[in-house]
Amino acid sequence: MPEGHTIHRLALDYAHRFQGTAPQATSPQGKFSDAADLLTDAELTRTEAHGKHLFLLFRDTDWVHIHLGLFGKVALGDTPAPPPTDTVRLRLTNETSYADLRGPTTCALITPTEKQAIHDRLGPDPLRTDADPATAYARVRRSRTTIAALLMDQKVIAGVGNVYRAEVLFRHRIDPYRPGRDITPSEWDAIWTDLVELMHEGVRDNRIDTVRPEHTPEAMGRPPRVDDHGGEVYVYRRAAMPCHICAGEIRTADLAARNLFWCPTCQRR
DNA sequence: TCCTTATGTACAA
DNA sequence: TGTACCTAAGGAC
Repeated sequence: MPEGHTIHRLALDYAHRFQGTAPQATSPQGKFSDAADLLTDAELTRTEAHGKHLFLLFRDTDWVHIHLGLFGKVALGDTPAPPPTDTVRLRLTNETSYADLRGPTTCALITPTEKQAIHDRLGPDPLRTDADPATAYARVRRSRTTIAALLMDQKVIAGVGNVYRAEVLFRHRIDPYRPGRDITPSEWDAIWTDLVELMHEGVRDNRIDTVRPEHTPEAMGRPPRVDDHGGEVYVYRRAAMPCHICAGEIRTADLAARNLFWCPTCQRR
């Protein structure tokens, strides 16, 4: 589930299991073999996340930049590690833990300069303490692009993906097609504050839950839900299903090559 | 066993 | 706007 909360959770998990140790690094799949040879037996000194980008620091000098993309996954666990399969791009193992990285868009050794360039092209991340929501709003308020597209633009705000995008707009009853310039300061404030809270919960629980207690099926006197992606949500992947609040049909449409979900009744212009 | 789909991004035209 | 890339799960046969 690679939205920002997943990456921040991974930064914590890698740190918890490997920081201060010198893991073995291997690349059974082969594409990271040279770098793995350089890193093996080097101390993992720090981890960091910005949006959907994960950074692992080895021997205080070598940064590994990981981006999971759409398919990437990390399997973490206690030793002994299972036999590595040939899709594992990077395996770390120490005395107690293993971490298998599969299917990332990016897994590369980078310089501090290259790392800084990545930070520079990312917008503020609701999960980072250094984030300034005003920077994001400055871009939103002067854009004719829809708020749905802006929330997915990592230059505007980092870490929000298709699920948080759909859910936060529903929670604030905002039509996804509204232009950014029509989002008021108080609306942006509410969106940002909500994302900070929702995404922190996402890190804690390692899943996305967005449904308020008063809107659960039990509270609404409706049959239990069938959401199949691990969390409780209002609209994401619920096309043609009844809205939890108004019981109207959730709609879906293509927006910038991604699936958008919203309730046309609850989310008015 | 094949086909579709997915919580993402970069690059070409 | 379209296409390529990385993987695995689920459903249709």
